[in-house]
Amino acid sequence: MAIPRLLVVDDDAETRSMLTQFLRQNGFIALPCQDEASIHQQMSAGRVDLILLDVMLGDENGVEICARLRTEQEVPIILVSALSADHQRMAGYEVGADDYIAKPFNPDLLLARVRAVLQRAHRSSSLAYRRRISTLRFAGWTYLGKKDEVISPDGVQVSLSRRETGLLKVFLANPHIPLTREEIATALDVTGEGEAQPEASGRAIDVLVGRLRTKIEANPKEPRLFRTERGVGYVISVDVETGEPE
Amino acid sequence: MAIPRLLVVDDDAETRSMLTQFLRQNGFIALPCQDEASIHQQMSAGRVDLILLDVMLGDENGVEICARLRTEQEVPIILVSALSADHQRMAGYEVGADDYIAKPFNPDLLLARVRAVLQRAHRSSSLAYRRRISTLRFAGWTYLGKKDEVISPDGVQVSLSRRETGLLKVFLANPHIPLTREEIATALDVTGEGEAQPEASGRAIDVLVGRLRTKIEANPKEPRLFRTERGVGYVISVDVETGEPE
DNA sequence: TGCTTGCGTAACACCACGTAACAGAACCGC
DNA sequence: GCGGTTCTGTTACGTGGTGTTACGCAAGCA
Repeated sequence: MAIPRLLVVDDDAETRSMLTQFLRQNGFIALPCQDEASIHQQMSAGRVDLILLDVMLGDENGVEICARLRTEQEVPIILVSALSADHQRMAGYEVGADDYIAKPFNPDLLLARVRAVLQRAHRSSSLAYRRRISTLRFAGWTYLGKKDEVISPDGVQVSLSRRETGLLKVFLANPHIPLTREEIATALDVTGEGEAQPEASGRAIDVLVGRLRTKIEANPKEPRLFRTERGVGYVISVDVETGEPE
Repeated sequence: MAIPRLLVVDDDAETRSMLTQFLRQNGFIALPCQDEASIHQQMSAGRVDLILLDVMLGDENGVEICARLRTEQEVPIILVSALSADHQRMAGYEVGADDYIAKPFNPDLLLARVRAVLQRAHRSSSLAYRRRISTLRFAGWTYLGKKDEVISPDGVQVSLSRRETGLLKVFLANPHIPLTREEIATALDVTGEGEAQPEASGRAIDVLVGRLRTKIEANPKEPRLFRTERGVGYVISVDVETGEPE
């Protein structure tokens, strides 16, 4: 499972950036949206795993948007609202929201619900979800989600450990974006692809990257896929779809 | 503890079969019923763990049925209705429904509630759960409750020990849910399928899982049914009814 | 050129898990 | 009760994955 990508839909700029930042600090990829149009734009631009949808969107209505989205897509939705009255709550469920949370909310509660919904979605729609992930191609490599194995451009099968798989997914979910070691570590933990704590002390990530390189870089001494950004961290530096070097 | 058996009570044949199928796909045993008479019939024929009861049942009234059932039996009930008005909701709770869900509902939400109610019921009354199971099917295997024997997909009969049987039941009752060793141990003791204490010290569960694997995994070295969650415990990871790998 | 800082990685240590082997308990037919 | 069989927890060892440490090298800078 790659890093979950969330849309944060709110018409209030301040709330939006606050939420986005908070989610990012907790290992998610959070993309701000301000209206229904931008939701559709984001969803056609890339994968979206969960939508945090404000009920009061200026003159738009979150519940209606939710209902419309649900008729088209299977993406999980959490409705966010200042109105916690029961009829509102029920209205949320009826249109197919996966959960409903009232503002102001406890940050931990929000995180817990986001994770719960993601997990449920991951489990139940394994079909739709897995299909997307089950095979993935990058730079001539093929990643088989099922058994944590990748196939090299020349057809050799390489099996990755869990942590290595997790790292690969983190990179693939963030093409061209330099990631610090800390970001990588928390992402690995959030997505549950490994069980270690983000101990900022050691050089675990360095070693991990090294191991991944030895497994899937043609020439590990001269890495082309996983590049080092000196003083920053690491980047995956090919176009994930086509494999073109950038 | 076995696979939960649910009654799906709805007068609309289409809804009934849709719901039944969905629940079966998610690891439950779902039995369709169309009226109060068939409820009683099913309940006298075998164990019933939960009733999903439609509020509008033609000329019968789900709420009244719920109230009647509650005076006789302890079986948990979830009321299902297209009417989400608050007073209806309350009417449901007052007659002792364990939960209330409005149509059309989110499938995941339904599953979550069903599991929650089952878990609550399981905790509070272990008695009702002690009854025996006759036959059970999972992933092509058939489990014969009587003699603690299972029959493999290719017809070979394998006999399980008591402890192994208990473990199998624990797994079957918790599809897709990772169980810690401690949870497994206490579950084994609660269900009386074994008499040992949950000594957290040893590695009894590991060995037990290993033994079950050698008996009913096609390839015990690469377990597909009983997967290890490193640092957590074990999960049964196939769709219990159909045997589809997840 | 020499110093400093950051990175790569080999070697090591540790931990979780799988499992073979063993020993005691329970069971069973006599 | 008795001898054998089966069941089951414990122990011990092997294996693989992962973080840590230490050392050497490369990059950047004065």
